[in-house]
Amino acid sequence: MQGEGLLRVTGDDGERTDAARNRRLLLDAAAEIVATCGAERLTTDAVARRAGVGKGTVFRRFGSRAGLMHALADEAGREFQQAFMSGPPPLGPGAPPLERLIAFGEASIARMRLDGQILRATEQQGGPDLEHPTQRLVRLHLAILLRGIGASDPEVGAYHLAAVLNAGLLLHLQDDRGMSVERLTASWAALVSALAA
Amino acid sequence: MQGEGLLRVTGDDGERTDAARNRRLLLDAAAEIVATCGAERLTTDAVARRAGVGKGTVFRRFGSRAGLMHALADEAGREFQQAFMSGPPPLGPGAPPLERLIAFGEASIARMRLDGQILRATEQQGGPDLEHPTQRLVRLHLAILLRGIGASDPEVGAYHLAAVLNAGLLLHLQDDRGMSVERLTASWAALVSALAA
DNA sequence: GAATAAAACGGACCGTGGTCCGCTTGACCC
DNA sequence: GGGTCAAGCGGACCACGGTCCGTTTTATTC
Repeated sequence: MQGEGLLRVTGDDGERTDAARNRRLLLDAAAEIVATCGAERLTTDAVARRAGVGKGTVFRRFGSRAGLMHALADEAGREFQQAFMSGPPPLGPGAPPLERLIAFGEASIARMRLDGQILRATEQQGGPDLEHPTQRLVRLHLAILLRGIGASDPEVGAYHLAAVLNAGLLLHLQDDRGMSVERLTASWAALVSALAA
Repeated sequence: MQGEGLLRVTGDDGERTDAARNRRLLLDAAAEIVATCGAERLTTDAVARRAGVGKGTVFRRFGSRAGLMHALADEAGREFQQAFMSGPPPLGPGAPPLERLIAFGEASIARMRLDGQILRATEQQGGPDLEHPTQRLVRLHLAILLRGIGASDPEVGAYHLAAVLNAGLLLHLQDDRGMSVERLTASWAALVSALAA
């Protein structure tokens, strides 16, 4: 078909076509199950069955249940990611760092209503994978903004802020403790404003 | 022995003597296994076997593996709890709130070397139980100190600070990212100092 | 098209957390 | 002591995440 010669690589990302097809199948199946039964009730067997593939394939593609959840979360969060990386201010570039920080927290909190369930599922079981590419990207972003407001040690500060915005906490405060979005965003704003010395 | 009459309660906490004995047996067995193989490798079967009781008893007493870990962590942390509740300043009462906050973070970070493993184990699997009595006590303490330094919304602030001090994060930063205790305590101090407007 | 080897597949299998239920034990009353 | 009954016990059992390995598919070369 395309004759490369040395590498046995073929798909777009070096993924065989059947592999790519199954990945989509699995992702779609997983999304449906989450939509139907909730992220908690998603089992790897069910995903495999629904996608019409073997269970081994789930783990070959995603490594673990958490990996599958991560992939799902990344798909859901791509829009958000683009918004804070290159969208319009104040979330995207153009606004002063403190405003962007505040907007980032607001957006994160607002996002929970939509895909908080999936996000929380990625955090559970073995603790959040703090070095997952998406997490790193978020922290890099936060670190840059922290540096922009003159915070000391932006790297550790980014870990702190990311911890404050984790889905498990945010959902708990909203759903179990009945705290309003306004209150949470206000607290976030107070926090980051204080950091801008 | 003591003839009560109506209630069938007997032990100190309304626990039958065999139940109390088995709880100790299980706690000791668990502590030994953690010391030997690490908290990650602790299985409920192994604890039951080592304690010489049935597996069902583990779950009757502690509800879940996480519950057992919590009980273990609470035993290990009793000293720390007394230290910040009624020990000498600056950790205990007597010092100004900001200093107590800083000391609390320092002590929490230092504590990781000793029982971080157990603490992390309590956080994993199903996410940390934010409403566990111990967690609530910590947050209550933090909230009081936050109020003392004039922070806005001490209640939410306490959740924030507790999230920053969670064992999974602290151990990750120290062990996987090679950050020094000094750096982490400095970041913590910077954070709470900023909050004291 | 035939040959080939790497990649992917699938589902039996395993370990572990958690449940269930018939049996035992301990506390209390007489 | 003997009777009672709730509390406790134990281990077979189940569900689910994750592994393993023999089989199938895919891409590529000739």
